[in-house]
Amino acid sequence: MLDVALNEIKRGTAEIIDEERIVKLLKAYYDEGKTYTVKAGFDPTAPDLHLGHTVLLQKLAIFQKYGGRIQFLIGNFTAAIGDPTGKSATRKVLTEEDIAKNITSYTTQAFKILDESKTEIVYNKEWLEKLGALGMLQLASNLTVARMLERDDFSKRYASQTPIAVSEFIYPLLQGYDSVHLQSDIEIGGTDQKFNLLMGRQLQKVYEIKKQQAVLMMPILEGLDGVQKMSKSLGNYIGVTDEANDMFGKVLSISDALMWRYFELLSTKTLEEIAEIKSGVENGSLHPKKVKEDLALEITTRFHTEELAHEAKAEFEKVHARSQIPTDVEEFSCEGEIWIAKALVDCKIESSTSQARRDIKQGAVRINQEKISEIDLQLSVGEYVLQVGKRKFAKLKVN
RNA sequence: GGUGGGAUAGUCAAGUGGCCAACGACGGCAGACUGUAAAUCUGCUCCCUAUGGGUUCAGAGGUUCGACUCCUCUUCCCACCA
Repeated sequence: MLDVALNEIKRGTAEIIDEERIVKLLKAYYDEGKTYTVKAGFDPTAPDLHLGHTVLLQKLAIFQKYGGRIQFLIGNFTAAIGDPTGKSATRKVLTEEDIAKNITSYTTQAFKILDESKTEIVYNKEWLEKLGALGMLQLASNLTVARMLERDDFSKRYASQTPIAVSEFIYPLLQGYDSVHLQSDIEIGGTDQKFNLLMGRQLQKVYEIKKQQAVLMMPILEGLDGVQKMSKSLGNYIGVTDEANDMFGKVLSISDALMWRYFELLSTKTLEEIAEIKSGVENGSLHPKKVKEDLALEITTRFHTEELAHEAKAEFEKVHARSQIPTDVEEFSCEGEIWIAKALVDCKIESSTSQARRDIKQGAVRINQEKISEIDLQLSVGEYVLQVGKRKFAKLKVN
């Protein structure tokens, strides 16, 4: 029983520090029914969760199955500083209002995956604000600048002459202090958080709370491009709140290599099942596209319904395999004859008339499925389906 | 506080008086090929009903027929010294 739990917990992890501690905690749970706390921090800087976040959330959900109580930490204090992780520039500071709004949408999305009854939402502002200047200084004395600069992103930025704000140095300390205050047993985060996660361990020792958190790191999920990490600002993400059609389409657009990553980190299939599928693809008995469709179905179903997922699949085939016009196309209307380039901009499928001209020249623009090449074309009264490239559609009614 | 270096399109990065809407790379978009995969090849990549016009090279002034390029001030960054 314990092995099953441990295996499930370890699945897909990048690194675990102090695995023994996790084993002990699990044992205490099975033998004495004792629960333990698992901390995970979330920055309320982006209001929408994407699949990258759900990698962590899914792992937390697994802990909930095996006696873990989740400390869902909202970094509403630290958001005012901005975590330097993975950023090449100092982050913008958010207003109170933004943060409050983000938190609400954040948690409702998170509870699509987490068991609310086993989750405690905590805000680090509560205790960090009370820390005071003295407390802050004491905290800061635990760390040397040299040690700080060991951090990969700091040293990179330093080397490339990118500014580093002193406040950014404080960030890992505060995150570590959160673990002291919460007396967390385990903290989980992405591999890019390693420094901060370890800081929690170190500070727990310094502040003598008689335990040091185990650390479990999940790999960073790559975005749709397969190279950079999934993030909203890079625009390579699949959002939890994406429409079923979009979600399905986005999953299907990832590369084959990336698909296996997604299987490992996002699918609920067992590793054995995945290995089987993989060898099936390798020996040619399974078509990779079919496999990817199944993955897309699974993921879409998780955030919508099975029915919607299948509809998305049908829609996808309709549009792409048979190049028909999608069912739901945004509709626009205008008064009087209109120039095609202007029409495309008005329908929001082109960013400027210059861009529209270029695309027309390149044969990327279609009207009612017919490719057009005439830049000066005027649309007279009637209804048209405008299309740019393979995926941008709009209906226009000229009155 | 002192000295020196720097700021160029989404990013990196050329350009040091006219040939600059600005080389190149990456990214992005589109076309061909496909499985809306990858790889590859090709074109495009500031705006404007356009063989032309407009606005750009941190910001504000100035020199000049002409400035991204020279001068002055301002803002921000970096390095060294204190």
